[in-house]
Amino acid sequence: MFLEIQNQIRTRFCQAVQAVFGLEVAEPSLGFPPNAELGEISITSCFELAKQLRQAPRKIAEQILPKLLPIDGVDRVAIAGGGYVNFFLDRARLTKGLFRLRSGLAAKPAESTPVKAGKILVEHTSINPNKAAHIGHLRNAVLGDTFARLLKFRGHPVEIQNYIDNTGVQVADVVVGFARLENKGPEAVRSLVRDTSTRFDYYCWDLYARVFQRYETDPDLAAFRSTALKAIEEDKGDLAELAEIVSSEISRIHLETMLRINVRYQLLVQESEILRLNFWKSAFELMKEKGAIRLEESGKNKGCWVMALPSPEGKNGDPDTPNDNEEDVKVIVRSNGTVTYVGKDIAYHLWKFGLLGRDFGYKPFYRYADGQTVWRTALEGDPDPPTFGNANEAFAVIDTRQSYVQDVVREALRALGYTAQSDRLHHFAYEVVGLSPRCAQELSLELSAKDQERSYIEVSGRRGLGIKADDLIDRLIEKALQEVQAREPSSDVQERQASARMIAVSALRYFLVKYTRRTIIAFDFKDALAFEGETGPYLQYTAVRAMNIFHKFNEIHSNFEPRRLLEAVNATQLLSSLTGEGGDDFWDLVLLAAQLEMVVDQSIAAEEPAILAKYSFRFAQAFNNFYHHHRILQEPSLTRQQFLLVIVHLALRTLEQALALMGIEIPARM
RNA sequence: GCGCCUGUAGCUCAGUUGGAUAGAGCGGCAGACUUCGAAUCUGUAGGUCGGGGGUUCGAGUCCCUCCAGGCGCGCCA
Repeated sequence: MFLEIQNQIRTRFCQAVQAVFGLEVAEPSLGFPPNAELGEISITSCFELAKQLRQAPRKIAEQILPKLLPIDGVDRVAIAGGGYVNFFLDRARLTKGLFRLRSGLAAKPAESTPVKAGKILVEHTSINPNKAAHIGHLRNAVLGDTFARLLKFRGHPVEIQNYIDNTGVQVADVVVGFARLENKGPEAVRSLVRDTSTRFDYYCWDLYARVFQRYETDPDLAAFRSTALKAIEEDKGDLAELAEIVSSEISRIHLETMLRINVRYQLLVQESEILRLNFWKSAFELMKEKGAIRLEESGKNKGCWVMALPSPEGKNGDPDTPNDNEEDVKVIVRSNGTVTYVGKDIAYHLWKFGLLGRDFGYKPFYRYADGQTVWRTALEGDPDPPTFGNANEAFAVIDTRQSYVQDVVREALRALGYTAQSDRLHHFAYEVVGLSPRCAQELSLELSAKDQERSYIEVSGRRGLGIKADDLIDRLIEKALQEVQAREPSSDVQERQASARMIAVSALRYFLVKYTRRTIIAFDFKDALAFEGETGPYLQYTAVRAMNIFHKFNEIHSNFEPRRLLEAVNATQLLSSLTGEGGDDFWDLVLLAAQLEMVVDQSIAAEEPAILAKYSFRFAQAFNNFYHHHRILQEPSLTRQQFLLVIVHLALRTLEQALALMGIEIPARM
């Protein structure tokens, strides 16, 4: 709706400038006037054209003006201030069209859905499978999941992957713990997994921290770590078996933790398969063949295969510093012949784009209650799995500290000649979640004087310092349940629990998505447990209010159908309600509702789910304001009431959509 | 040393590719429940947008510089 009008305005403006001045101009960017009295869409290009045309901006606007209309959905156009060109939309028409769109009565306009260029792959979560997930992992998962939902909403085919580093040191550390600190073999650990009285992921959380303490005092144990790592990589013996048990079980638990907050996956890609299916070998051959890497024959990297990185910028003549003799290089293969982490990541990303000429085997790993299967890579897979990979574009949700490594991966693709794919590989970088000093103290952590002055304390799995995801979710549900019980003590237990879960999830997800990616979140229970103000529950409550109006109305008018509301409101009534006394308030709400698709596009383009979150909140505020000013069920005029119900329905459907995009469900009652 | 990021109200943060009067939540103060439930709404106080220069019709936004803070820069993952 809104997008189509914007597109038309842009092209029409170009045509008008061409017709009047014979000038080719780029499509103008559109702005929004500060209030509805000035219109809904503005163009500021006349200011820029002023210099080129040597005329006053306002004069330019005056000449173009007659050529701008008619445009479908635009009522009139006017000049304001020194040369703003402002468009006024046809309120009744837009409202009607939007109502039909949101009610599913009209198909989505073709122009508004982007061309399907191919599959978009979103990799997120990617937690080391050696211990329970913590809040930082939740931020990753929520960002990735929300972003994937945005892409799907705009018509892109999306594949969600979760990378499992099951052969790395982190798993090895826990294996060391079981083998040496606890003298447990595969059988003992298996029975620990089966033991329902202890949480395996929590057990590993503590064990991992204990192992790290021991490393500091016990050099033998530190040496054993390398032994374990080697055994795991080579898939030999009890240690490898232990690693397999640990990583599989922890992966499964992570899936269930994430499922609690409505996050799902399609494929788990394991590092073990990247190693054992010789993915790296293929990538290595490719890189050698294309000259992307070279063997160092001298210097500190002697015997390593390295990749040269383009130096940031040639230094301008400083005679004292020796001129960049040491170029920036990154070791890809160690002198002992083993591949580094980056090398494996390069192989993985080549596969993502279908550039490796190899594929994994796949086996079902997990089944959600609705029957959807999560697949996992395997040496020998099922005969007929779904197709994975072969993406046109890929997003990797990874925290900002790994920016350098991600740059190297992109650079490798470029060095191999895959510049287009390199450009379509996006590092979706976000800042970490730390603990506020107060929160750290609540967890009875000792803080140095310097720590107390900092705005946040870094979490550390090695020290067992952090907040486990499931603990936080449990705490949120508990608090939500208290709130629910305080409000509707009569409703049944199951519904109360279901509501509490939805409310807790929405509080958590909104909390994690409302901050922009580059903001460090200093986690604090007070903020995260808040249900008032700019929070998920506020948004849910808004939707519940709107639904209540229909519930009540339905009690009086038994065969009432919201979708048919518009039939009772004729065009002139619609127009006069939207433009007459107090009409601007309704119109502001409708206009905001019409911008959902535009906001989603902005969110995608900026890779910033917070844009949608902020929009949803603003929209909920606008609706609550409307709600407060109109007693809809008491409205004496029938036609007026019908009109108000049209607005409510429109707003509700828009809000439902926005919340669904953030993975937030709406309880029946609150 | 090199690279990246951040600095906006008491606190936590928004601020669309440079646009019209710099916003929100929390906290403070003052108000609004005869139920479409107040998990709400209204009003109010609070700002040298880190400092300085520049670009232009116009700068919180772009450029330079300085200050303060964070992160990264391994044959670790």
